[in-house]
Amino acid sequence: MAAKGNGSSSTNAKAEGRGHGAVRVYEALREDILRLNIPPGELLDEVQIGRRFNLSRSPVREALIRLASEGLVKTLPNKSTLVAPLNLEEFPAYIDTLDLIQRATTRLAAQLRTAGDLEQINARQAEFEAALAARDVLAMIESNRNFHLAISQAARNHYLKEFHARLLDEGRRFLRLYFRSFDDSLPPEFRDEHVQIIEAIERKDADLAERLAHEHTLQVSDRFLGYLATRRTADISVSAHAPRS
Amino acid sequence: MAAKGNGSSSTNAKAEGRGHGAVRVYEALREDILRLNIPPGELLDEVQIGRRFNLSRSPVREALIRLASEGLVKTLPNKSTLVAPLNLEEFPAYIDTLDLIQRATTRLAAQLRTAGDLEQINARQAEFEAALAARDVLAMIESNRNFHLAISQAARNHYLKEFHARLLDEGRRFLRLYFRSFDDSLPPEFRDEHVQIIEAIERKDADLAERLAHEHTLQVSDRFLGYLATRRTADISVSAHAPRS
DNA sequence: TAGGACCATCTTGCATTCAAGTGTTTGCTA
DNA sequence: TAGCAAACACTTGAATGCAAGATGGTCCTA
Repeated sequence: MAAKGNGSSSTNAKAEGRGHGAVRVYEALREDILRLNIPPGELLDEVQIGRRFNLSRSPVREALIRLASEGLVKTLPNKSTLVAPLNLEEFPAYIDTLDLIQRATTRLAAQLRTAGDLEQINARQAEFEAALAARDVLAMIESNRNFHLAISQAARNHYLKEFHARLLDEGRRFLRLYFRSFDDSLPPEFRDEHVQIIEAIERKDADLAERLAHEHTLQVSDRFLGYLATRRTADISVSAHAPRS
Repeated sequence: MAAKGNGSSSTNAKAEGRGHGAVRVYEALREDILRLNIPPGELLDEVQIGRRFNLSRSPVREALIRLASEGLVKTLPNKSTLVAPLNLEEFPAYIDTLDLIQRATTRLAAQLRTAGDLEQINARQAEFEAALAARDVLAMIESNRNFHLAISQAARNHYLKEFHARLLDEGRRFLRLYFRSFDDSLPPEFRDEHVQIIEAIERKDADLAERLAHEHTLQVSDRFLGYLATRRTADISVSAHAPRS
């Protein structure tokens, strides 16, 4: 789950034998896309990617097909394939869905969690807080995802967990966009909300856990929508050419 | 959406030019898997499939990768790839999830449906009833899926709809298994439940629509679980070799 | 006869080659 | 010079070639 080393360097080729080529490309491209290292809309050339990984087009194609099937890239027939744009106009639908799923998984987790689940959840939260302390935005975003996914794991529902993972990954791009706009300075009170959720799950208080998850999701949503709503040119006069004092 | 002709014949080759090879294989295999024409666990050989479609391994590989990414086939590294087994032990989790999603989409549909949506939903229901009348189990299963997906369309949430489609398709295999066990004889009272849901959506009664969707899902689940619970050897005596009168 | 090592074969993973669209550029014409 | 068309370059879709890992069988040995 961690940063897997260099992130987007050219990888010193044929480590790990046969069968791992396509996986390597897939995982590297996936991370690059979700971290916005490759911007949405960017064209992806098969041979160019192949050169980057010292591979032929075949494994690159396999990786792109898998990414396309996940919706992370769009492929234009007989033309190029490009990184899927992140649709801000679909953000409300996204949050609606994430809220629904997260309420469900958090509630189920409160009902079904084992001691081992709690251990995992706390471990992910520790990583999250470490990332916060280190002011490492990328690590924070990833450990936030892993925290909620650990809760999903405790919910003991394969289908929900898989869908939840999809949504959380999609959310990584939104979060990255959000924090990048603030020059990667870090947020205020993320930590406490997580801690409260953990306590509710630990006490097996399903109603409370669901409510906290709901409020947490809305908090994140509100911050992001607030960011989208900031009008940065509002104090610039367009009639006078000299800036307002 | 409809049966697209032959379904699983060898397809008279190079109709439709470049770019459609992989799609053809993908769609054909997908239908064959969801209709249980290819049983779960079956090994899929790339060259063999290639022969069936008059194609080389490349497009076949692409189709298999996409199917694997959807979870319809599992690929064993350096070995073969096989049709994903349908996990009956995960059926409760499946129904839990389907119920949640279907309650959400049906409620949203009741709130947001347009006249056009209603038209679509009614059209799908008409196809469903036609399949019932024709005693065509396969068509019934598919139009049932399309009926619920039309409701999902009216819910105006891309994420929910996509996930809903995934779940409904997975359900096709369960339903096929169910009806096949009864030699494709057809069910009793499917029709009325659909009609009631449509009425609730038409009247924009969100609470009622959600409740009906919930009950409908539970009905289907109960029937399937009842089928799984039937013990067909219970009346066979194992101590006496002659059958009980 | 049981067990294991070696060998043949098969299937996949990747590389390479060929062919078919797409977009661009250049040159010709009005 | 504007407009159109033909040729070219480029990228993808598909076919083929090649090597590595896996499976199954056979033969040898204890």
